[in-house]
Amino acid sequence: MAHGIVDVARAAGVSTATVSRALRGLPNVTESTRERVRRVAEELGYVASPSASSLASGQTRTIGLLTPWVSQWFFAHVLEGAERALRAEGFNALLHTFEVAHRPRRVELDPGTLRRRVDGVLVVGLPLERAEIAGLDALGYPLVFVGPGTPGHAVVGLDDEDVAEQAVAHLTGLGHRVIGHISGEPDDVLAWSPGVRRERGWRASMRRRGLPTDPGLTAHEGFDVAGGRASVHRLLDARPDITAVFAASDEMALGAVLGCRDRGLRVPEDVSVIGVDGIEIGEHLGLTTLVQDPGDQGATAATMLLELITGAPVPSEVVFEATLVERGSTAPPRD
Amino acid sequence: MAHGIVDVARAAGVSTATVSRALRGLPNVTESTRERVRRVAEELGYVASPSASSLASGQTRTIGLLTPWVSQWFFAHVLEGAERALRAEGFNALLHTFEVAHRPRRVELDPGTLRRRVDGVLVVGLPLERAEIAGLDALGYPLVFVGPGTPGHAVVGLDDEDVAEQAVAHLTGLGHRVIGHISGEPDDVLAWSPGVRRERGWRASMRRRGLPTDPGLTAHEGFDVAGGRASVHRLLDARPDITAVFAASDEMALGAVLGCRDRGLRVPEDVSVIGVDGIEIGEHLGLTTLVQDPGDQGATAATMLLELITGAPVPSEVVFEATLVERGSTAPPRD
DNA sequence: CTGTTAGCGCCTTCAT
DNA sequence: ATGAAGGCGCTAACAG
Repeated sequence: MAHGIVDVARAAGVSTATVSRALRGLPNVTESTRERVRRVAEELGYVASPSASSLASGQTRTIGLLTPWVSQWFFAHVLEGAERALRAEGFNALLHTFEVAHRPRRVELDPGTLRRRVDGVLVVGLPLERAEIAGLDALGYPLVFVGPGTPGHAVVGLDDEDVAEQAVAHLTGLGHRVIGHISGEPDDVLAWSPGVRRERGWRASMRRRGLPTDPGLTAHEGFDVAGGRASVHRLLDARPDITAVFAASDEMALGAVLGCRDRGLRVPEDVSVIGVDGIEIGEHLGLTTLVQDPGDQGATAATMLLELITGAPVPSEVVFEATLVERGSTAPPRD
Repeated sequence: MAHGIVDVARAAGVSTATVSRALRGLPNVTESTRERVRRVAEELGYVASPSASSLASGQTRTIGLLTPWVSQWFFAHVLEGAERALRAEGFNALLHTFEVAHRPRRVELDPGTLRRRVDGVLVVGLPLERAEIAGLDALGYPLVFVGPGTPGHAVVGLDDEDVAEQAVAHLTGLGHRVIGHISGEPDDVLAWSPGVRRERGWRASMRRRGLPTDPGLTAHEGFDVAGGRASVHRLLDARPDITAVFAASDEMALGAVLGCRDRGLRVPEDVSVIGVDGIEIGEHLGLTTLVQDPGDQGATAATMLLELITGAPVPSEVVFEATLVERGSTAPPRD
């Protein structure tokens, strides 16, 4: 039942070397022999042993997908996009999650596990520390990052400054001038890169328009619904004159909407809220947001990685844009 | 830099066989030798080549995770739980998604890819057809299913009949008697197994109490927010006397809440709504639901698979229970 | 308890 | 265009 290359070779009346070449599409095989070998292999149900070919060739045709979580919206979509792109190219995806500990912020990452097991590694969504990256680099495989970049490595991700600019432009276009910003806790690993960059972008966009960015206009609780809810309360306690809120994620934005409701404020009549991401429920709750496509980012990163493996040149950075989708949560301010 | 087993053997003054035994914790190695070998291996940064040991031993220490999606709540959590459990046992997870086509319902699954690449396969959340399962079986690996079971194979999943019973018991306990049920489309692959079983459970629980189960009390649109919203409209159009709705998922339940709002009905004053799953946003929107833990299901299934691989006996079925969490979306009926 | 010796199944020069 | 033969790095009998 478990036929090997010799069985195919014998049945096709050629040597194992020819079978190997024929099946892998290498040159120097007559088309007729190649066809015959293919047919025989097919009939015998032959599939080359991955271990044997990896051992002999040094290539695994497998990519490591490194991520802290798979069950969060952004990560799940990136992984799905990457896996599909890899499979389309005949590559396998080895899923490798690692624990993340806050306080002290620390990542439990053992690069040894990946050793000789993959041809490249995709790091999804977490800013690693220098030592951690060095550990990965020591493996000697090409690396591509999705989300938080790292100097000297290819990275694909959202243009966070532009996201903030779009949000602020949308709100100011409606007439808002006192616009709060909600982000995650500074040492929340989830928040780190996108959170910091979106806040920087918000600040720059506000300043460019001569609008206020004082401390009372920003809040940093958790990067989730509960955090957004707590943040909006903090914001409105400090600055009751806020008429609009830009949240760094849809989950926080939904939390902000709920927080407004807690205070008897209506969205968008009293407070406008805009988020980032494009999660499904936001569509049904009428959340205005800046939609991004993490699946596409994952697929793009995977493709870049495969090109790096073949030695092809790839851009050091691929920037994705978010798209404004206006729903019911933003409107002109009251007066 | 890339030291092999012979380097370790030489440096430790033993044979490669001893190194292999020592490092893998096999018996018949003096503790002192084992320690010395360990130290040398550590110093040299030696990690056995997975391809080489797989080729020689026939074991890959890798498990295939087969799933149609990774970006859906249930699936993402199962995968995450399974991967963590596998990693804890020193196993790797090979993520393998496959396309699912509706109409004609068909699964694009090529078992050949998994050939000799894994020691076992975890099938997550999709009822495969007989031929597809036969294809997997032909690989000769142990199989464990999460969610929809398959005769003759180990399966872990929720007790869907009990979920329905708990929902109906909760609602009737509050005084409801006309209770609608919302499920996915019958040929929606996502809905298939849990949807069908929860509906059967709803019907049985209602009948047991002498309550109505006529066709007007069930609706089957998509297994998502939009589907739940459409379904509740259909339900209330047909039976305006409905006072409570049991939705087979939290997403559909949230859709039902929105649908009620569309009609100017209040939840829970006019209509009570209960869901199943325990998604995060439901907590903040005050959705009463039956909470399940898919991560635990994934971890349990992974552990069972590892035991099957070692030849240990495992139960043919592990049943998880859901827990009722009362929040604000259910209350006694109006009068 | 430890070493020797064959493979595991395929790829890859090097000939032809 | 094809074949022969030597590894790839490790494990598993079998000796000792």
